[in-house]
Amino acid sequence: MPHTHTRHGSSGDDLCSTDEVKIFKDEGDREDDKISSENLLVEEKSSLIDLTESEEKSQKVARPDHSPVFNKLDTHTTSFNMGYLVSPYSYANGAANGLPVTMANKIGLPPFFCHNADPLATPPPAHCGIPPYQLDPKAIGLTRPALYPFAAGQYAYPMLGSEMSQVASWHTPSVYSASSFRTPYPSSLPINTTLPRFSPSLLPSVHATSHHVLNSHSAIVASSSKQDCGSHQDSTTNNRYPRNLDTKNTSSNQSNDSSKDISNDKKKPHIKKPLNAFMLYMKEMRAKVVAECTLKESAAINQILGRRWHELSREEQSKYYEKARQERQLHMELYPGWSARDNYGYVSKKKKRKKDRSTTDSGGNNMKKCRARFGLDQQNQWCKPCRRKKKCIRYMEAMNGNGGILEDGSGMDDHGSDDDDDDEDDDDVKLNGSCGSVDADETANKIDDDAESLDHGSMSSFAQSPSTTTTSLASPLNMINFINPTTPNPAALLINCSATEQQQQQRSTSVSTTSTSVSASSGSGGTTPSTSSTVSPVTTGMPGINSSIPGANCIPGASGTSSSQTMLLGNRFSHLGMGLSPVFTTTSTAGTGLTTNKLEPFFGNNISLNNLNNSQIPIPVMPNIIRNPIGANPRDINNPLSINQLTNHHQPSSLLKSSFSQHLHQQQQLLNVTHMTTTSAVNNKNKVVVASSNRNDATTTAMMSISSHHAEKTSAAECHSNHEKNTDHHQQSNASGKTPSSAGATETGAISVS
DNA sequence: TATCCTTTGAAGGGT
DNA sequence: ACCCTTCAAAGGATA
Repeated sequence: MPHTHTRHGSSGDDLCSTDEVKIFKDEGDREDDKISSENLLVEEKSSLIDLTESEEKSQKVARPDHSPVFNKLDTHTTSFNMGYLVSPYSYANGAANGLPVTMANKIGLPPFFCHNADPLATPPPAHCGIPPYQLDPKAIGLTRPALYPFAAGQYAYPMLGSEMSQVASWHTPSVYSASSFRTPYPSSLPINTTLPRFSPSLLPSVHATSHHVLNSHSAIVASSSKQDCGSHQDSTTNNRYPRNLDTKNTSSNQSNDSSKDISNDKKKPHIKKPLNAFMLYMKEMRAKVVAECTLKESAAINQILGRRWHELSREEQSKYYEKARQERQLHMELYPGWSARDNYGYVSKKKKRKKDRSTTDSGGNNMKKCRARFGLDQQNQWCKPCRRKKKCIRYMEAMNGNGGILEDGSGMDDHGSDDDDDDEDDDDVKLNGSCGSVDADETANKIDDDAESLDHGSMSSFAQSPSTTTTSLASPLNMINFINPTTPNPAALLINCSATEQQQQQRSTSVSTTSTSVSASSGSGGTTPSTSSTVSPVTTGMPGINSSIPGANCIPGASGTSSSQTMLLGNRFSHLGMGLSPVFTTTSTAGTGLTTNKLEPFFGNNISLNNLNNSQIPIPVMPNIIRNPIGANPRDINNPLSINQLTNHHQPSSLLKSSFSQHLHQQQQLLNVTHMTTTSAVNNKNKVVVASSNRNDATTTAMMSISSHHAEKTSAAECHSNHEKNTDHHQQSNASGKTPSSAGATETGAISVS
């Protein structure tokens, strides 16, 4: 029960620090209509606040300009003795007026900052802003109810249903309102689940001191919430306090607790980023999706949500954008000095990544091609191949030396393309190395020059590159961009590549024409699962296109694949269901040399069979269609565990099955042709490796859910089927209409695939 | 226990 | 201006 008035006062003091003042000034600058209107109310109460303020001044000289709150706090000393144990809300109430005048006036606090004790009149305070308590969102859910037992009872908010919350939030300009964070989920749902960022218990604390509110601000989290949860102070002691610590506020704790100061130093306050529109949407809709689907895996849910997000009307989205805007504004007001950059590296993994990256960088210039290393003005320093615009030997060596992502010698890119060999290229190289070795450089280049077969190899090695950056490419949209030739994206290279490949394929219907891509197949075959597992099919550009993507094998648990690989693949493939092209996968079994091809068609709005079929690509006789054993492929209509059964989605099974299987067949044909090279390797082995992991099943289920819809839609549109469309069909039109560019991308993608 | 996965959007830094 | 990276939420899966 460490919290004494003094501490509160100090905190509050901090709260009302000049920083806050600055905030308000800023606020005034970017004043909101809403806020301005509310200022009137605030002003009405300013007199009271002023009074308290003066009182406080008399008591605490150290606090020049604020915090009547503290004074109030003092008045509630008794309750405070119990500290937050009993209820912070008593404190909150006492502090109702606590908001510093300056703050109140400038921030344009809503009416609920008044002393009004009316529960309904006391809106969620989160934005009443103040220095951050470091709250662990997860911890909050667990501890707060206990800590503030009567909060809910005292204030109706927590008890309010969604409607009521909305009503009550009428005066709440902030997105941190209860309505924003609590009501999104069905009222029946546990509040905790809905309030990671905004504790229900905090809502009642409308009257809480500003710092209280702030502390309770969901954006504030212990510096290392996950790690430190257990180490946090006793929950009864309002653990938020110690963590509150904006560096600016450190002085506030000076009072007695050097140890705490130390801990504060250690635990830097972590102010979370404000949620963006999509995040808000996700928060709100997640529960619904979870309820609708059997899925619980967030990754899968998020995929669905992402899709739904795009299917939302503009108006619907604008609602969330507005919320997000408000949240950002509020966040800005609360933490003027905060920068998203501050959170960089907050997560240890991030640090790890940075470390890895720095390590890679340390390899530094060596990782660059001569052109990048020495520049155009020092071409004499370039290695011979570079001078000839061929693959950089040095780069390759560096790559190999790094343990590289190009161990198979596929790291060299330079498809002999017209693309300049610049830094960008270097990145491309990582992603898109050709399959050639240094020695084979010339040969490879001949091929390149000759057939412009930007190589299957490059595709394959691209896929094999574990260093591939997955972040921005993970999104289906990114994928769209990725495959969109008009998009200035490294992916364009792949597109060209695949397009060229396609042309080549077309020029020669013979499977043997793909001989130029032997390296690709060899690469895939020679790549260990572990290597490929680190590669996202998405990152590889068009996962579905690249038959030689070892990691693209979405057969979960395929023999020779590690569990991690399975996981990765499963997850990664799951996003193929978001509108990516079918995936033709190749599995290489380490040690056995066994390679298995497998078709993994995923259909989406953007890249659909429709487009694929529209691509005027001759559909030769399908060579070998390796079929999954029943049960292995959820999409297999013969699979008792098909998506139709694994999900709650209502599938027009007849339509879906017929059209889907039809498309599947066609797709298989296309893909088999396209990836004949890889296939050939598979055929040689003539084996099928299939397995499944629970995880992948789950993910796959999600994919299936999505894919099935897409397939269904696609087939319906394409065949002009008279079948009654699923109620979800309208979404497709919306989505497609909203992403006009995707159409092109889709086509491109389709072309790439074929 | 920590990290991954997955989504979109915002923000900041670098080029 | 554009690109890239990171982080925000979520929770099961995985190492």
